[in-house]
Amino acid sequence: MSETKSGATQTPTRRRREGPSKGDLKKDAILDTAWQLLGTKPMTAITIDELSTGAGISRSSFYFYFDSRAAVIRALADRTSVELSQSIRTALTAATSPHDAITALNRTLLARWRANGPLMRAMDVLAENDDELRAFWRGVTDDVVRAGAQSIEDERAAGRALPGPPSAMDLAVALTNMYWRSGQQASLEPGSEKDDEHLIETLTAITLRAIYGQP
Amino acid sequence: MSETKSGATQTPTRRRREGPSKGDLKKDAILDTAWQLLGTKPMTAITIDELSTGAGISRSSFYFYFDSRAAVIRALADRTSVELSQSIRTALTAATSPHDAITALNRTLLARWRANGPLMRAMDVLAENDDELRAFWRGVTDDVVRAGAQSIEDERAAGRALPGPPSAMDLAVALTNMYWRSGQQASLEPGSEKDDEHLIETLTAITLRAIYGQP
DNA sequence: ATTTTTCTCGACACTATGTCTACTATGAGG
DNA sequence: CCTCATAGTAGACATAGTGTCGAGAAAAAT
Repeated sequence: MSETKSGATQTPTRRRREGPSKGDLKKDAILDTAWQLLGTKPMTAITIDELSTGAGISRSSFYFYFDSRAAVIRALADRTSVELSQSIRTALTAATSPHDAITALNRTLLARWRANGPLMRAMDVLAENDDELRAFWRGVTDDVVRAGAQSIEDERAAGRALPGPPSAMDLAVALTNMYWRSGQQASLEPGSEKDDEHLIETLTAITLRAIYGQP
Repeated sequence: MSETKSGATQTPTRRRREGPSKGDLKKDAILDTAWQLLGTKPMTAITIDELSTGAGISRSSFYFYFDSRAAVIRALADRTSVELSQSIRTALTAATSPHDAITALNRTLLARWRANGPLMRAMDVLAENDDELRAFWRGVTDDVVRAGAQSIEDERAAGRALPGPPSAMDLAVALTNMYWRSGQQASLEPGSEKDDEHLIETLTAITLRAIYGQP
């Protein structure tokens, strides 16, 4: 609660030129504080005051770094959306069968909800107001959807999946919505690892049936 | 914007005894104002001031009727959750085949999202903070889930549906999540009637495959 | 060493929430 | 018709948060 400054990214070599400026460190400190607070309370309950004192600066100095609280969330989201896309991509390429791929995808998504739940929920809420954030968020989910639709089309072309309608795209959108809400709900409660695996199995089973019919 | 008072529920016979008291009318006027404003802006952007002037009372008088803005939403939700349960029940009993039932359910849900989208989204956001609201909301969705799980179990008992796993309950929860998010997303954009029917068909197709395998 | 850019903070103006207190209608019982 | 309890009303106040401005300190570049 009182780890004032420099809880940010590390500077191993001591004050080299070209290293992150003092301001960059403060910016990171704000982000870290926000991240930490998001674990304890919902986004809307976090004040600029908490953010700034957490980062060891005055409230008005905060505005040197960010325009608003929403901007902080956006910056935080930038950080994690890359991780998300990345981990999905690797999960999918490692899989050998459709069943594996879908299980891996769901495991990854759920892990992301568990790790970043408060942030992702905050983004969803803010997106209703903030146009820029909505567009950004949209881009992230579209990636997932597009990848899914492509896989379904491949499977259909190979004659393994049931033909449409629904189109591969519609299927991918709806299933992603299912994953989304399921993950969001899961992130609101503690939930044991066993529960999570159970959920993953359920989502995978539904997905397989939706794409292939009964196994 | 300036229809000060008595935009509330009508009092056809003029000031009869046992009729709603003046205060009840004002309370309704607040609710109506809130409802109206929810159509134009997100819940969090509505101020007590707008609510009270919309109802033709002073800001401080507002607090005679409601404790907070969240209380207004809760009251509004009470109104509509009854409609929701009701319309789902009638939609399901009128159906003759599973396909009909699922289509009807989805049509009803989507219609509710279109009619009450801003309110339902507001509830979802507030539920993260407000315990009472969360419990209430939970109760509403549980109704839908339970009804769905029961239907699936009946179909399995009759040998028509694919057996589990996933259990009927798990299936119902996950599919409801899909409907939920799909409806929520739809309510954020205009969307033609044709788009809605298309979405309903997609959701129905997935549901049928998830329960029965291919048709 | 000085100039420029980065960073800092106190002071201010503004908006919103919620409480408290005293006042004014309203209407039921005498 | 009075009269008095209660429902309803609003102004003043206390509090909390947001965001802006301008004066200046600290750091970096020249």
